[in-house]
Amino acid sequence: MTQGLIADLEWRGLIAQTTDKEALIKDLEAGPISFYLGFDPTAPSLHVGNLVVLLVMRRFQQAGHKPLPLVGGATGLVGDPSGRNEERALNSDEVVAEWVSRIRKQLERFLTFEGLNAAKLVNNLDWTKNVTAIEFLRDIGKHFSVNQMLTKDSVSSRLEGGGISYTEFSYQVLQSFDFLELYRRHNCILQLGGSDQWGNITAGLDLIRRAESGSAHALTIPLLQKADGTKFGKTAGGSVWLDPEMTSPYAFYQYWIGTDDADVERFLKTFSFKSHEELESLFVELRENPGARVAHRALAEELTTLVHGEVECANAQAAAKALFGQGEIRELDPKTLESALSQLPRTTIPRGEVFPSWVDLLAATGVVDSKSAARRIVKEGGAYLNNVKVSGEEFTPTDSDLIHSRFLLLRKGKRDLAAVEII
RNA sequence: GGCGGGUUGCCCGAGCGGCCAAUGGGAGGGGACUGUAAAUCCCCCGGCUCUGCCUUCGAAGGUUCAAAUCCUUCACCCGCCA
Repeated sequence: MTQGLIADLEWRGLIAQTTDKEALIKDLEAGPISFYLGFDPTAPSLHVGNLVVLLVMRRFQQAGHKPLPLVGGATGLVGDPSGRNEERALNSDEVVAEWVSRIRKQLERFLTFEGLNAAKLVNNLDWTKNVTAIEFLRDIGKHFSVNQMLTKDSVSSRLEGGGISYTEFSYQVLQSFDFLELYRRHNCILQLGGSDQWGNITAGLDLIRRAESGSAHALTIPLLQKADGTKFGKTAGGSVWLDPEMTSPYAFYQYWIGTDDADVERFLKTFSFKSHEELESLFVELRENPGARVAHRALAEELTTLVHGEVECANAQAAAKALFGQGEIRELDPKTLESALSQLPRTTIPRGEVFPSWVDLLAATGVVDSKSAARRIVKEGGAYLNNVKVSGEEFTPTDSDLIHSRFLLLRKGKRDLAAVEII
C-alpha cells in the first residue's frame, strides 16, 4: 500500500507542495512514520472543507502510517491569520474547549484507533498551557527571525491590508512549536495541511532543524476550488457541516447531488476511496450520459455513508427519491413518506387549530425568511404545496390538503423543502 | 500628538438637504429550458396589519417644514507628518 501513496495522491490532484519529494517517498517506503494534521476549533463542527485534508490523512493511515490528528485547543485560542484579511474574533476558553471536544469526537469517525498504526489524538493545549511566557520567548522565540516571519504570505498580505495583531502574528510560532513537540514526543516527521498552511509548516521545519538538528517533511493539499469560482462547501444557508444537527444527512446528501458537472470528476478524485478503475468508469459515464447523474449519486452516496453511516445515507436517498420523484406524493405509503419528511425541517400545528394562511405558513416553516419573501415567492410562482404550484396569496390550506391527513409538503423553488405536521 | 480621507443594505460601491428603501455591479432567490448540473433569457432581492405605513445609510445628540446628505461629540479604519 505504501508503494504508490504519493503517486496516488498526485493522480488525485491532492498535492500542492512538498519538501524534497524523493526524500519523503524514501522515508514513507522505509516503514510506518508518524505524521500530523491540525484542526483549529473555530466552530462547533468540522465542515466539508476540512474533509478534504482529513481524508488525505485517512489515505496515509490506510497506507500504514500513524496519524496524529491534532485539535488546536491552544492555537484555536489565538487565531490563524492564514487566508484571512481580517483579524479573527477571539472566542472564550470555555467555548473553545467545548468545540475541541466535539471536533475530537468527529475525527474519531475517519481514522482507526486500533492496530499497529493506531491514530492518536493530540491537543496542543497539553504542551502549551504550562509553558511560561519567559520560557516560550527564550526556548522557542529565540529560534525565530522576525525578518523571516514577516515574509510569510499570511503576515505580509496583512501588513499591506488591514494590519495584524501581535497575537495572530505569533500564530506560526505556536504551530511550529506543535510540530517540534510532536517530533520530540512521537517522532512525527511529516505535517499535512491545506496549501495555505505552507508557511506555518515550513516554519516548523526550521524550528525542528534549529532546536533538534532534526529534519522533517511538509506536504500541502490544494484548496478545493469550484468550477464557478464560488467557495467550496458553502450554500446559501452557510457551511456544509459534518455534524448532523447542523447539516442534516439529507441536506448533506443533496449538497453532493447538486455538484456542478464540471466539478464531479475532481470531487470524486478528492474524496472517493474507490479504485482508479471504478472512478475511471464513472468519469466515462459522466461524459457520455451526464443527465443520468450516476457519478453525482456515487459521490453523494459514498460521502454520506462515510460521514453519517449507511442507515442515514439510505434514509437520505429514500427521501430524495420520494420527494423528487415524479410520482404522486399522495400515493407514497405513509411509512416512506414519514421517513422522507423526517429529513426535512418540520413545523407542527396542533390538530383542530385553524390553518395559517399560505403566506404565513411558508414563513413559519422557514423556507422563506419573512412574510414579504413569502409573498414575493408566491407571486413569482415559486411556491408549491404537495408538489403543486400555488400562486394565490389568498389561499389557505384545509384538511383536504393534508397527505394521509397529517402532513403538508411545502416547497420553494426546485429543491427547498419543508414539512408541516398536524399533531 | 497634528493634518487630511473614510465608515451606506449579504459584499463592493454611487448618492452629498426634498424626486431615497436609496443608482450600478457581484452574490443570492424565483420562473422558462434541461438533468435536483452549467450556460442563456425574463423577473425579484429591508420589514409589515402592503395602492399605505414602519425601520435602515458607524453611534449619540442637534439644525431644518424636511437629513444618508448640514453641525457637534464619540468610536473605529486608512493615509501623510511628528
